[in-house]
Amino acid sequence: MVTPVGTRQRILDTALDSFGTAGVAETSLDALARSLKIRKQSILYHFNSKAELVDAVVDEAADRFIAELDSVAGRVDPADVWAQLEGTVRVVFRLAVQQPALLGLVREASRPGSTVALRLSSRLSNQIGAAQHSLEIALKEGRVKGDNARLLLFSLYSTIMGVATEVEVLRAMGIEPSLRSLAQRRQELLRFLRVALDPV
Amino acid sequence: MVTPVGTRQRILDTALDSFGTAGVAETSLDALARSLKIRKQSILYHFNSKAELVDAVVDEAADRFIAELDSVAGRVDPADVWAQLEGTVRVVFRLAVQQPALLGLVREASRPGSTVALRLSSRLSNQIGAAQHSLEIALKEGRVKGDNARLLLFSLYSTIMGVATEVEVLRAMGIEPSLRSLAQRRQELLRFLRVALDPV
DNA sequence: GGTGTTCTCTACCAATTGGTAGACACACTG
DNA sequence: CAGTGTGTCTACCAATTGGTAGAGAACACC
Repeated sequence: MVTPVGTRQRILDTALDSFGTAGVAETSLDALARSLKIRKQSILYHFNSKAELVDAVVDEAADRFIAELDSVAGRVDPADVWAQLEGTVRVVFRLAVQQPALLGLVREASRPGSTVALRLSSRLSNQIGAAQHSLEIALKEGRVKGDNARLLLFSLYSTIMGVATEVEVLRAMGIEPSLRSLAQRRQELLRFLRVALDPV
Repeated sequence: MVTPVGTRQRILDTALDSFGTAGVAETSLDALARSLKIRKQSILYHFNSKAELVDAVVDEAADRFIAELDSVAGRVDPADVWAQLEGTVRVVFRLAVQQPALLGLVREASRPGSTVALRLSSRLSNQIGAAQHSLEIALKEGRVKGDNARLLLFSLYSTIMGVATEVEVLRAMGIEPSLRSLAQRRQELLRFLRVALDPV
């Protein structure tokens, strides 16, 4: 029983791919339609405008991302910050391999004033809040080194996201991205974070 | 004695601003000319094509960035990795305030397959090499914690660059970017990095 | 068989894109 | 003064952009 993938979903998938790798501005509806082997007008039937398509793509990407993050939160003891962090790193790196466009879209959002940014951040506010909260408690109980939970979380985010997605910088440093190097990167990242947080 | 700024330089400056904040694809020659109060054809007189303009802008940005980095390297004991790192962080954060577009362009480069990326990285290869080298020595002598100098440098880059430039993420976390919050961010970043590196 | 809904298509459209050709103004130099 | 670059302009251009209007196919339901 093969489930036929509807046109709408195919558009969303291909658009996420293109938006996340090439960029939103660099992706024209014509080019998108071409790679889907349909007409542009069919895209505009399902999504009234490009802006609407972008919103839909971002929403879906956010949903997937949230689901991944929540699956970590569900599996691991909420009080165990280190386990949370390790699980999150694992998820992010898996996404970097399996769905790089998803992380690419998150990066696209970081451009100042981007519409993507607002939409993504409002969707992720719960996850951000939860992470911040458990980090605060861990700080208070001395299970983690640091002063400011928010800023610490921000540093952690920057480090993880950067190491997982800054492929071009890596290349500039003479490391050709590959599965093996990615695993190694993750390992070194986890070591780095452990040292930075562990109060022992 | 006022040095009159030539049209060519004015174009470069304005283009860097726009490329670094809005993005290259989002910046049309017409819009650029409009904000310079000249005609697009004058831009195309000084730079034969948009691609050529982009290259020139990237080259100049790289020059400035390199000059800043080198000024740190010149002031500080090359063997003192921590002083090097602190100086670099200081420079990056100053640039984040004074010339955000410059860092924005560096971020623009990180998009996979970007032409900006190749051009920037080849310009910065000396600085990368030097940083990697002194990190290797520090690792060997046990003055810094870690296994792999390259990957450690990559983690450091991701953290610093992210904390300095990911303004939208910061906003998503409920921190309105301001001069004061930037200084605080830098302080927390330096603490974070110190703990992550210091073998004591 | 008729009728409405859902979907994809062809045929356009105005605006914007990067880019060309050439006229005109200006300064400097013989 | 003639002539020669240098720089900015007006006037176009073909291609591409996001988007509209409406025809027609496919399908369900009655």
